[in-house]
Amino acid sequence: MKAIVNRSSSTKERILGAAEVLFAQRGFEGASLRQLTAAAGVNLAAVNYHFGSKDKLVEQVFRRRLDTLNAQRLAALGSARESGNDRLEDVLDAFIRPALKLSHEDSGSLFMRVLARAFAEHDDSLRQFLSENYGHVMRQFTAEFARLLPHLSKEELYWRIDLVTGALTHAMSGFGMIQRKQDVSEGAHLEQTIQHLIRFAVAGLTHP
Amino acid sequence: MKAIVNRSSSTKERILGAAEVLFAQRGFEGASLRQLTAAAGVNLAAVNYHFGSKDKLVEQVFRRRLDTLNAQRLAALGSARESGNDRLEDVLDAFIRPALKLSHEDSGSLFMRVLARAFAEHDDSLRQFLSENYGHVMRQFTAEFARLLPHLSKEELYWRIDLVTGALTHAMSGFGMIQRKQDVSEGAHLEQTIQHLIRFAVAGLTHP
DNA sequence: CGTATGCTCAAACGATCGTTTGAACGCCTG
DNA sequence: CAGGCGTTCAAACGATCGTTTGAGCATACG
Repeated sequence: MKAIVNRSSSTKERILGAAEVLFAQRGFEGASLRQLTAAAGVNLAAVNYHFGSKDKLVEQVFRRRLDTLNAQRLAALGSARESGNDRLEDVLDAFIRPALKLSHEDSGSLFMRVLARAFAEHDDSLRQFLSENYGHVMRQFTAEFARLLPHLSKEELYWRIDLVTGALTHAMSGFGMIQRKQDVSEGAHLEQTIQHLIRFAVAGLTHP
Repeated sequence: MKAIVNRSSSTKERILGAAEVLFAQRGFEGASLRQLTAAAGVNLAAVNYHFGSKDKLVEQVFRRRLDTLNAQRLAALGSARESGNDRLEDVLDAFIRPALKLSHEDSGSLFMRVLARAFAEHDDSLRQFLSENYGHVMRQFTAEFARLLPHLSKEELYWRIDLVTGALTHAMSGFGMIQRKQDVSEGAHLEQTIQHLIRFAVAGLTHP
């Protein structure tokens, strides 16, 4: 039978947390399991025991954040359509707000850097994993953009979406611009940043 | 005395070429010197003989492309100002055109992927190298943008420039969108792409 | 109590990493 | 021809990599 109290959850979580930090700092290949387990305060063998391999650990680092992130995105998109608030700004809000909220959490900004790395790396297995598990989210948003921008050709639309996502990924990976200002509350700054990114994205998508 | 015919240039060039390919594919840490020298058809020790270390090789991979790229950018910016064509579109053209021309060369597109990797990696030594050697270029263009967009606050301007450069870097690193179409000539497609990126950047910089 | 079970641990595995070494080669110069 | 020089080469260096092993520990269950 299984143990009633699964003590391994603590170890697993500490590994995932340390992995997120080190992957953001040194990359997937640059961060070794010895650095990682030392930072997490666990034994070296714990990674292979709990995750099977380093590659599986990388997948879990993505899953832990992207499962909820993309679920929130789709939920926000759905409720926007349902309530009739489905202008371009609303669709972009549904896409941007969950990611920006995540990047303002405890170590969520580090994950955005990990995500930016994954975009830059043209590693096929990683891209395949992301496409298989989260491709439908991007597809749904793309369809929504196509509906709201019917005058754009398919090629034109894809290109603009590509440029906008590039800008957002770049910005949210924490290049210093999206930092809390001292004289405004965290909630107010988050709202300012969201409106900022939405206006930029709208301009990039709708320009003549 | 020195050898009249420097035969080592062939070896050095082959190493630099192979390094560009493998760094783009597997990253700086992921590409080993053994893979690299095997692909270049040279001996393993040749890298340390000609470049001193792997890190120095990485620097030279950047230097070989960025020296001419940024020189072209500054030259284009200078001649634009000189001839009076210094609207926002012209400044952006001076910034984008040399990079896009490079990305259409033999293996130039691979270098743009290497560059995108460098942006994603928050490695301090690499960022310091790029800032020390090519920071003045970005500073000069930023000053030009500030002159042409005087109604924007400093913070606002930096943010927009950050988003635009993120979009351009992302797009030019070859995510499939900027590919030659079959039914247009290379020169025409290059011109279309440039105008495309410029219009996007103008929209992102000037939106109200 | 005895014994599975889940987990942690130190130690070692073979492989591969960047780098160094010293001999050998080809070529120019005096 | 002799000697020096720039370059290439196979081989080895110590370090570090991801992974595996088997003993040890604690807890839950018959």
